[in-house]
Amino acid sequence: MSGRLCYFQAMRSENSPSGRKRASFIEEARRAQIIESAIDTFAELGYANTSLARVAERAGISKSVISYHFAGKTELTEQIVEQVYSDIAQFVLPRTEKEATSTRALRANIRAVAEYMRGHRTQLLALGEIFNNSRTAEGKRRFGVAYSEPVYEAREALFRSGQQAGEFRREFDPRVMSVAVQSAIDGMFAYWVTYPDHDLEAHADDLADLFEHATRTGHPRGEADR
Amino acid sequence: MSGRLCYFQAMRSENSPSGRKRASFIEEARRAQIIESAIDTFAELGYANTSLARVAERAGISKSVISYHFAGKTELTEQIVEQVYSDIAQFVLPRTEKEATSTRALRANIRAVAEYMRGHRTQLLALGEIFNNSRTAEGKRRFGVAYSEPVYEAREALFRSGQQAGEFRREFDPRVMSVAVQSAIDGMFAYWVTYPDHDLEAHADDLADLFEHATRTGHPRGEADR
Amino acid sequence: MSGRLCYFQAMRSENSPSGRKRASFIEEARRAQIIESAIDTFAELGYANTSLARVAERAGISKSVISYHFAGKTELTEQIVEQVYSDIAQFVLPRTEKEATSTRALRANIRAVAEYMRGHRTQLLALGEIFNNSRTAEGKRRFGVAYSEPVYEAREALFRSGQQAGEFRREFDPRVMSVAVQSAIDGMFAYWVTYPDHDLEAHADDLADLFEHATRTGHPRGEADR
Amino acid sequence: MSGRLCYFQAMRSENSPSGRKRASFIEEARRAQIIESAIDTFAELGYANTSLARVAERAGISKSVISYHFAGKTELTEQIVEQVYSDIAQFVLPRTEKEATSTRALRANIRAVAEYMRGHRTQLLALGEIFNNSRTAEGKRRFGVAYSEPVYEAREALFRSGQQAGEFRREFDPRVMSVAVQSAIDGMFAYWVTYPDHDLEAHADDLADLFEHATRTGHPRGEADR
DNA sequence: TATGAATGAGGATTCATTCAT
DNA sequence: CATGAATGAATCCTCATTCAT
Repeated sequence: MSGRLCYFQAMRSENSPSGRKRASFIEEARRAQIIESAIDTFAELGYANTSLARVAERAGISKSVISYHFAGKTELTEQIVEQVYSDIAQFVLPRTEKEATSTRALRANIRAVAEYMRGHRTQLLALGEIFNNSRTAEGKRRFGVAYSEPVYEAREALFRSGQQAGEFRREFDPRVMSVAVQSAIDGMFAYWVTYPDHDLEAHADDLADLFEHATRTGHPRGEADR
Repeated sequence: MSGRLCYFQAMRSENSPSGRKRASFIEEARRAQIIESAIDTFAELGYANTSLARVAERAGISKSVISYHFAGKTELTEQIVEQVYSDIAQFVLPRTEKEATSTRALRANIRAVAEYMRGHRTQLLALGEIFNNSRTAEGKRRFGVAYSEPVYEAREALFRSGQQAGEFRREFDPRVMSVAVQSAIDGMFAYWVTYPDHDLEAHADDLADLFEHATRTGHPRGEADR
Repeated sequence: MSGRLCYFQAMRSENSPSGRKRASFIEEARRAQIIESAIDTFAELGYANTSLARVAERAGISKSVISYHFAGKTELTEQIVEQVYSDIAQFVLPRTEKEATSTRALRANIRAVAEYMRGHRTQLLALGEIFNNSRTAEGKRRFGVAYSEPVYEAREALFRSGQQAGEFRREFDPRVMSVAVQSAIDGMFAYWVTYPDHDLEAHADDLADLFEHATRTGHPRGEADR
Repeated sequence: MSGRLCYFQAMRSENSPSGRKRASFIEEARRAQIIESAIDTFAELGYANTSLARVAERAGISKSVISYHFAGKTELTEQIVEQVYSDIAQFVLPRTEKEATSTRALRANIRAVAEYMRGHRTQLLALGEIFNNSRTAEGKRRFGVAYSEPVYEAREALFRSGQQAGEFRREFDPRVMSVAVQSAIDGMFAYWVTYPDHDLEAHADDLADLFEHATRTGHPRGEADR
């Protein structure tokens, strides 16, 4: 997930066909098959070892079928990102937004993401590979800042409103806290991937506690020291 | 830094020549030059776009010089990891260990890492690229669990002793907290890389506060709810 | 135009349907549309960069429409040549043949071609691309000698009759002069294509003068020298 | 030769190594071998059918040897152009410049080119293929105007000085005459390529006569008519 | 008539590595 | 110690063509 998971933003485009022309049933099926195959390959072999040839091989189709359905490797990866994004957003957002307080929303959000992870390990692994590695010809990251900002801003808003409501202490920077939450979630995922028997749910709850303690009003002893 | 930053472990090997035969002065100079050039290339272009040809070009030497001094791309990356590791450990560990309480040690640790980051951005970027991408021929991660465990164990020990000393609340899983800290640090680095004007020191202090609140004894209101 | 422009020969086939079976209206419309699109593509992108895909794209139709209406790329290019040829002949021949003397006929011919050029730049560019580049599978030129000879023969006849009539000096080889005229016309076209503001009409008149001087009776001073 | 043969300009760079770093003997030998093989392939199969694979095959070497010695297909073609140019210039220029009068210089020039042709058919065929077809990624001709102008200018100067000296009639546009001469030479080459038994020397002499008549002072009968 | 889908062959290029010098 | 030369495998991509619908 790579610290740049942006399910908030993705919400917007989930229902629009994003500029693509109407596609036939068989077209969509093939595209889905290829995307799935690509996701599996990215997840298993890593970005650098994922070639279109290997994706085709896994899908049991000819290399050029991919070229026929996608303009190139770039479009394929973009489609993967788009799809995974809207998928996450559709799952996480409703579960987050129904909560009344900021504290509860934060906990619900962390839990929802963890729940999603369990069912979409491969998808998220692939997304991470793409985010970390996809670059333009000039060497710049293809999925850069633009993809991170909306998530940070959404969480920032959550923390800010919690601070204004008096739920959260005012000393922390909402942006920093936002980055920390995202990082902790990413870290949880990476840890679970490494140790598949790890209890994801318990981890998520611990994380929720952690950030509840970290954000709630009250002064830690150490704060005066520095 | 990729969530698998293992400066604790590296400590062990920092003084031992790690199995390499004694090398001449010129040999070492060349190796250092190549490693530096490779680090720069990994950091700037990313793992997939870093070829030995590009490393050689940047170093102003012939491709085969690299082949002469390193068994292959694999050995080169291993050497980079080894070097960066011992470098980090040498900086961070003393600053962490001199603290008396667990709370202070945690804060010192976070601060030390942040301080190190500022002076070694490129190094750490390269390390991250390698960790995230270097794979064996079969597709398995080359720098996997073995490299992460020691860090987690070291931090776990820190939290456990803090809990036993009554400094930290007992409800959290030391391993989870350990993973969270590491993730937050990694996230801080990634954020700073994206926004170079970001105040790293302030971020580190916020992080220290965050985990102080998260670990100190005391019950958040929400904890009863779940 | 490529030095092999054969409007004389084409005359013959302009009214015969050249072996094609009677086609429906819609069939002819499609073929015309595709040919036009192909001409534009050849002219703009050059032979090597003109693929059926690009032609189809420009025409706003599917690739396979082309395959349906033409046996292959080869037939398409042949059709283009055939069409452009009969088009040129229809324009140039009447304007040439109505002249009484060889001298006037030559001038009229050059002028007519230049006039045609102005209105059919793209057509002629495409023709040149095809002539210069279309080859059989074995690498032989597809539009070779057979397409050049009739032009040379026609012009040769013009020069020969001029010589017999005493209009032209007898020292030059009619075939060489014929080739030179064709080359000069081709060169005029190429020059105008490069410099679109070039005065085509003035160029044509200069060319007519040039060949009038070159062919009329009388001995240049230098001729004795060699 | 494609109407863009620029041996005048090439003169300038014939002795300078044109920015390439000093190359070893074996390097130069390989490059020469590859260039020769490429020239043969271009000449025989045409531009579109000349792939690096075929060039390598003809040279009896591996494809990647070409990639090793040349940055790409583009550099290879550029090197061919550069070499053929300087070769032509070295042959034609001295033979042209030693003549005292413009009339004689023109004749000498035409003869020299024809003489060169006989010994370098393949070279010139390849050059023509490249000139007519090599394009940039955007579809623009790679060897465009810049390569034609110097030739035209040089010949233009010759005609102009002949006009000022009273050798040539003043009515013709030196630029048009210059283009015509170049076209006639190109046409002669193309004709000879098609009919290898054609008498090149006689053709050249006829051409020299032709342009002597065309340029010398005196008024053709027809000129008043238009 | 028309076309969406598929495909194998071939295109240029990059790569890590080997080897002789 | 250094490197120029070479190479085969693998990269993505484009192509003309075929076929079932």
